[in-house]
Amino acid sequence: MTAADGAPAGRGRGRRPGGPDTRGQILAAARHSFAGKGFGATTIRAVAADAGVDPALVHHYFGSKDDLFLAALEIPVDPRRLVPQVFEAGLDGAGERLLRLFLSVWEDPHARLPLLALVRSSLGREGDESLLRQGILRMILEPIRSALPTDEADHRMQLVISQMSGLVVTRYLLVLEPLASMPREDLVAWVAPTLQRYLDAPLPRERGVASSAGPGASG
Amino acid sequence: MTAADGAPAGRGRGRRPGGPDTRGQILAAARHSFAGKGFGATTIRAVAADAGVDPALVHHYFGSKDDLFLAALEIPVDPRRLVPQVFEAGLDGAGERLLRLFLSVWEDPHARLPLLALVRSSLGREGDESLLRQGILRMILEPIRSALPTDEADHRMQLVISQMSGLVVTRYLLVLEPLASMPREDLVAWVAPTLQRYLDAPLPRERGVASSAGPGASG
DNA sequence: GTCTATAGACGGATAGAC
DNA sequence: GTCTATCCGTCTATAGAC
Repeated sequence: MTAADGAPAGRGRGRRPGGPDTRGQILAAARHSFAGKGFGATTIRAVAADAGVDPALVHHYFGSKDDLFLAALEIPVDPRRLVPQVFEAGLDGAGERLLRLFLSVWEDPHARLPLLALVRSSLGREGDESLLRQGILRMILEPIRSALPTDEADHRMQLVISQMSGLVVTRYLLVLEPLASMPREDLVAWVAPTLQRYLDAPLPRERGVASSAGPGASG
Repeated sequence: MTAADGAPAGRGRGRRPGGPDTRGQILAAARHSFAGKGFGATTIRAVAADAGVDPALVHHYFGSKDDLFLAALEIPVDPRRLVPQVFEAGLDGAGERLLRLFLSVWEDPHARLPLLALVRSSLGREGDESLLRQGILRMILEPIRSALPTDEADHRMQLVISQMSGLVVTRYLLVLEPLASMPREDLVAWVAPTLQRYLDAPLPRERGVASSAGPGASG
């Protein structure tokens, strides 16, 4: 939203005589570093070097390192608007629609870098100050939960999140092959049923009373 | 297995007199910090303060910060021995057995802290130097893969990993409630069928050729 | 607008006294 | 074996020259 693009992508080498999109260059470099190394391991100096400018310029444009981080987090999608649409048509097929939304967002480079920056940085630290907790997670969790009918909404929602966050880790963060390169349709075919089951499958058993395995698991 | 155990667990113990378990104190504090804050955010000084000793002592016992980290990673289980056992009895019910093994390891405090340290620190950095990649992941991935019959072993294995790593993130790293407190049996009832499906369900479709959704997903 | 110079803080690591 | 004192490096951030 700020100045994510407008620059011809990539990091142009050489010196820009007048005053081109220096701010955009810095922001792009910052996103790249935050996404790849997290907040702590990212240095203003490295960002500046990567953008081909002086470290002081970074402060000049963005203020503190925290401000730069926040600027780099501008995400071009709003989960609070998109997620409810998934459930508008009912619970039937919602697993697949949710997964498709999830994939379309993460496959978009403009969205992936800020998201990676957020995830990578948040996973590095513990506790309640986590941005991931208060930010995106709430923006995604709440819409899903409010769309679920049963009193088991919390469990179902978080099971869905567990599978999706697992995809984030393996496919986008660790880039495990061949899963990272698996075509979208294949992934949908494999994983959508899982999400759908978490969303609307009957409870395996009254929770808290079973002392042996639930019936859902064979053997 | 340097000196991971031998000490009577908890960090409150130890004789004070001549040569108490100072080394153990330091190691426990280090594990705690690495598990909670990752490698970068952990400082020798903080570890020393937490253990109630001088920073120089840390270096005296463990050398560099890297050495301390490696010492803190001693994990009291060996996946290369345990995972194959899961598949010895055949693929039937392997999903549940694998999940139970996974849970029993992560619910053990002696194992959870080093594992968290490893995961948290590895997720903070990108690229091939990741310890998670070369270490535990390989130790777990390989045994699973070698136990699978089909030529789709890679995909199946990584889908399994995606769900399990999602549990790591939501249950043990972010500690999302109520999932983090969900009884083990409930979790097995919910998630084991997912793993089992990834392990032995027929292929949703020949991969790479489908241009619309696979049959596994409704809608 | 862009860069030089530097202040100020923090953390890893070492030498050596007790 | 344990602690004091200190060196050295890196980083954020600012002030000010061109």
